[in-house]
Amino acid sequence: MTAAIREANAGEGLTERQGAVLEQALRLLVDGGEKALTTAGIARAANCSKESLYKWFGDRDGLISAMIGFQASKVRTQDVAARALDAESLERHLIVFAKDLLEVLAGDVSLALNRLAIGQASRDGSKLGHMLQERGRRQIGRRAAALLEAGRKAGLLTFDDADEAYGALYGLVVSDWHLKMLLGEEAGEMKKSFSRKAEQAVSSFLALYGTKR
Amino acid sequence: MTAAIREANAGEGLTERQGAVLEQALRLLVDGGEKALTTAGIARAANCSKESLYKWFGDRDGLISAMIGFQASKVRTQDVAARALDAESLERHLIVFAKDLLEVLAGDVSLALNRLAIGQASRDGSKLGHMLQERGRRQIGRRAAALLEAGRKAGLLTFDDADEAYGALYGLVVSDWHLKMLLGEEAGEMKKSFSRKAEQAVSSFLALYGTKR
DNA sequence: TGCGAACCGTACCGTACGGTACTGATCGGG
DNA sequence: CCCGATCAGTACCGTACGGTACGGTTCGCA
Repeated sequence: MTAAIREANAGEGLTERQGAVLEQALRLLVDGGEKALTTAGIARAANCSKESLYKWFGDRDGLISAMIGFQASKVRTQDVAARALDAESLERHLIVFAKDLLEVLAGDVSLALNRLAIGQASRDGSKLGHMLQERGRRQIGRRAAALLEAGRKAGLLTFDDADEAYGALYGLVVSDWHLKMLLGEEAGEMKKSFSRKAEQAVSSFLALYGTKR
Repeated sequence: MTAAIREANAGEGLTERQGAVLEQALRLLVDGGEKALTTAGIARAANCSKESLYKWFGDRDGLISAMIGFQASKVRTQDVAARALDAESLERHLIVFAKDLLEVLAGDVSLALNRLAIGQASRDGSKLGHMLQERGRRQIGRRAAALLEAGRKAGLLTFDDADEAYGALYGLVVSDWHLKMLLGEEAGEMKKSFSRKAEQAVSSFLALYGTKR
C-alpha cells in the first residue's frame, strides 16, 4: 500500500526505516542465533514497537523472509565481463571466484541465515530453504556458469554438462567446509587458508576440465 | 550409577528400555523437526514419564546428546579389508564408498540430527556439532582414509596429503547436495541419481589422484 | 492551529515448553 | 507376605514467546 513511498532502498519495497530494522534483526540473529530472534528483542534493538513489526511484515515468518530478501539484495554479485580470456586470466578469474565463494559462505550473516533456514526446514515445508537457494545460491551460480561458458567458448575448457562441471568446481572448492562451519567450527582459523584452498581447487578443476594440460 | 545393569545395548551404557525411548525420540525428530521434540511428546510417544526422562538423561540437552550417541552407535561402518588391490577393485571400492556416503548423508535420521545440531550451533557452543562431527563424520572418514592409504601403498594412487585427497573426493561426491537436502530439497528425486553421481565423482577423483591415466 | 496518520513503549493475553513433585501401580528379593 | 525401588501418569509451576490492544507522542498537511 501507499506505493509512493518506496525509496528504492535496495531493490525491495522497503522504507529505509524498515531496512534499519531488518539490519538490527540480522545482527541479533548473528549474535545470538534463532533463539535470540524474538519479536520483543527485535523491537527493543531497533527502537520500534512490536505493533509496527507486525504491520510491516505481517508475521514472524514474513519478517524472516524479509530478512533473507534484504540480505540477498545487499550482496549483489557483479560478474566481471570476462571476454578475451586466455588460459592465465581464466585461472585468475576462477581463483577469484573460488575465494569469493568461500568468503561468502563463511560470512557470519550467511551462516546465520543458513542455520535459521535449515532449522525451519522441517516445519515450514522448506519455504525459507528455497528462498535462500533461489536468492543466494542462484546468483553466484550464474556468475560461475557465465565464467565456465566463456572458458568453453574460448576453447580453454571442455565439458558437456555445465551443471556437472559447476558441481565439480563447487565441490572441489567447498568440500565439507561449509557444513563444518554451519555446525559451529570456528571459522577464524579456516579463513587464513582460503587462498591456498582456492588455488588448489582451481588447479584440480582445470586438470579435470581444462584443455591445456 | 548401578553399573551392573548396563546391558551392552549398543556400546553405550543404556538399558534397552532407554534405547527404545531414544528410538521414539528420533522418530519424533524425523517426523516433526526440532519443534516436535518436546519432553512431553517424547514421554507420550515412548509411554514413559517425564520424570524418568530427566532421571535417565538429566536434561533436554543430555537427551539430545544421548540420541546422537545412540544413532551413531547403530551406524557402525565396517571397513572392508582392502588388501590385494588392483586398479579395478580400487575403483569398485571407491564407488561403493561414494554411494554409501551419499546414502548416509541422505538418510532422514542423519538429516534430522544435522538440522538439530546446526540449529543449536549458536547457543550451545557447538557442543552437538562437535559430537556429530566426531561420532559420525570421523567414522566414515577413517574408512576413506584407510582405502586411500591402501591405494597409495598399492601404487594406484599418488598424493602427499591424505586429508587433501579425501577432501577432494568428498567434494566431488557430495558437492552441494548435502546442503540442498538440509535446506529441505526433496530427497526422493535425488536418490535415483546417486549411482551415476558416485561413479562420475570417482572417475574424476581417479583422474586427479590415480597413477594409471 | 487543528487533524489524522504513523509510530513508540508497554501492558496484556493465551499458549506451550522445560522441569519438578506427587500418587498409585508393578515387581523382585528377603 | 511385605518392603523398597522403579516407573507411568498427571498435575503443577515459572517462564518466555507470538501476537494484540491501548495510551501518548511526533510530524506532515490542510
